[in-house]
Amino acid sequence: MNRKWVTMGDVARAAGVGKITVSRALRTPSKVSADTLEKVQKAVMELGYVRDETAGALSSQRSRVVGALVSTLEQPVFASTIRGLEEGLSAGGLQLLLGSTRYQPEKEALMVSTLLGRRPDALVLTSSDHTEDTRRLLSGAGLPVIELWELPEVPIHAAVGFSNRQAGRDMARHLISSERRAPVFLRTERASDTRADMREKGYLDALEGHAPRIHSVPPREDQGGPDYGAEGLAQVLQRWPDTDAVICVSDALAVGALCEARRRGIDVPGALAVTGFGDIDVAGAAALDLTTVRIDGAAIGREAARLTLAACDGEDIKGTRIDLGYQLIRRATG
Amino acid sequence: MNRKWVTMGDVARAAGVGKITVSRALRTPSKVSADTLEKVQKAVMELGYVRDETAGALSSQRSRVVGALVSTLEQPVFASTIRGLEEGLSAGGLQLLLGSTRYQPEKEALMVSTLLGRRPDALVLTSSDHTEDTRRLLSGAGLPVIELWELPEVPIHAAVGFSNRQAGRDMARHLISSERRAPVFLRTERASDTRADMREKGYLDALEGHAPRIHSVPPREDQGGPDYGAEGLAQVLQRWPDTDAVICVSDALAVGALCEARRRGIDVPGALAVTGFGDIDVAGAAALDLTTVRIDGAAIGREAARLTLAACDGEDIKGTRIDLGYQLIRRATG
DNA sequence: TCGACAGATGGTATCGATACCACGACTTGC
DNA sequence: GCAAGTCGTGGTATCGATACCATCTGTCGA
Repeated sequence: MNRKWVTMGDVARAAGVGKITVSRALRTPSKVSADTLEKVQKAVMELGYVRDETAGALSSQRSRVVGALVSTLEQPVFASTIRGLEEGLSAGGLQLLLGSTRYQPEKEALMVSTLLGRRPDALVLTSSDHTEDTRRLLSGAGLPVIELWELPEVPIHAAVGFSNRQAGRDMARHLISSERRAPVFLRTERASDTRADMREKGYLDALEGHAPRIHSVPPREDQGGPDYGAEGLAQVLQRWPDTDAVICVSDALAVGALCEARRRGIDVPGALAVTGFGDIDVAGAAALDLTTVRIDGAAIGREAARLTLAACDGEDIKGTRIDLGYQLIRRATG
Repeated sequence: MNRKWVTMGDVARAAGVGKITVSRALRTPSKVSADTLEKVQKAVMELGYVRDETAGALSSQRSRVVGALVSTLEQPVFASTIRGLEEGLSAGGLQLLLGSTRYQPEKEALMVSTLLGRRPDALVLTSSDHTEDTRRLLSGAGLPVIELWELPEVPIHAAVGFSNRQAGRDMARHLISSERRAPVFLRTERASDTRADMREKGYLDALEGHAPRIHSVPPREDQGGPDYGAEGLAQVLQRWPDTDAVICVSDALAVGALCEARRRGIDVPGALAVTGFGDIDVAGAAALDLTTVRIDGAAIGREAARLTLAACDGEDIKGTRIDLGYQLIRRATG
């Protein structure tokens, strides 16, 4: 196996110029005469040369890489955010280094340190419950950190998201104002899902005299798929048989709960309302037609990319908090 | 903003040893005395040092990075594959650099070249319709390339997957043998989705006298979500009103088609069978209960990781083809 | 005619880690 | 008591690109 890479020196020799000229021809073509540019491009094509970005990163002290950590890649919640982010970054010449923390703070700490090893120009996180280690690493590294999908009071650096608490409150209020008397908040049990915590708080805010009913499904592996929703609904109905509304912390859970309700022949929304969170693509599908909170994930990603590029251009983004809001989508299930 | 990274030299000074000793302490602790090791670890902790992997990659000519390109991150098809891959690789000390090609060969060519710029130790691809440029780049780079989710006759290097054609044939046969007389193959129209092409071929193989009915939904952006399934079913029923089975090329499509069928009050599976492909998590949910082909994505990812690690250890994996099979899951929709 | 200046190009040091070789302090065996 | 070997450690060159400064050519105005 040919494990030798073509280097810039090889290209320079083939084109009959100095390597620095090759570097310029590739990175800032305007600073090179049309004649040389052509020679270099020809040599690059012939040799199949691909610039070694790691070497470039070392000497320029700019890696042109942005590290991104999402809480989950299994569930499609963040799919559109990643897409928006990736599009925005690559338009600005930055590359995305993606990782998943699976809602585990220890895994986050590990991944942050792994990412920092690649000396990224910035970091984007959708996980916000950081361990002490993580915080120390992040502040020590002194690079822009952008938190997504929430708006902490005091972001590490900058944040792009919306108020999970308000969204949770709005959803609960909506159900209560449509005469639901015993709404339950259904979530998976995760120590460090701060978004779920905030939505739960919002639910509590809205209760006004109704009894708080919160049920957590213990996750088996660390997923959060529809299976848990089905299981969760079963447990909820056993615990509180008079439940007439289930506010699920995510669409995935809601899909599962909805399916389970139908399987049991429960009239949705007549006897039971089911709502989700996120508006993932299956949520709107006709057989489900789920009432949910829509989050414009792609917009969050795009905004994050914009901020990142600004920060890489030297702009100070410390303290920026961008609220992109949410939208309650009322469909057939409540 | 503090943009200065702590270097190995700083750690060495703090610990009162040479930098090379620090390098050894971190990478091969067994070659360092317990005493020095402790001093180094203390210094590392105090300074919050994170080794610069890019510099290490440059000097050791091994980046410990594996590039992975999947056809889509929007749809959860490859979610479990990525998880399996990531787990296997990180256990072996390798890091995953992830990208999405969105089923576009030109985008693949671009991403391959971007990835190669990071000098990965290997490449993993779920996209198999490569442009001439891509092939040249790949063979020129001379690194292990592993193709997933299919088994080309002649893989570039190695492949881990199953026979899409056989799976398509099995599904069509299953429907035909349960008295379906007019099965339609429903897919999205993409120039370069070779897996869909193979499943379609399998469908054709199975027909035996039945008229071939293949319908492609033109994608609007480049997604492949349930919306297309709903739209597709509507088009199919208009084109061939006597359709009694729809074999969808993916679960996402099938979910959409199924929902649309129910919305129209069509009896599933009585009047119309609907089947999917992949067995994503929502497929099994009770309200859907989709008949589909189960692919063990996580196993594919794990196998790929194993092969990658072997290749990085110098083993020759050229020509390896690992068939992990599939499983027809008969549920309520056909 | 000459100096000033802009544009194009090259030389050399440098980024941070590792490979390779060399060295000193021990232990071991005869 | 000494040669041979092992262990831990450090010095120096190196990986491939870029930053910085120097150089060289040619044009223009005085």
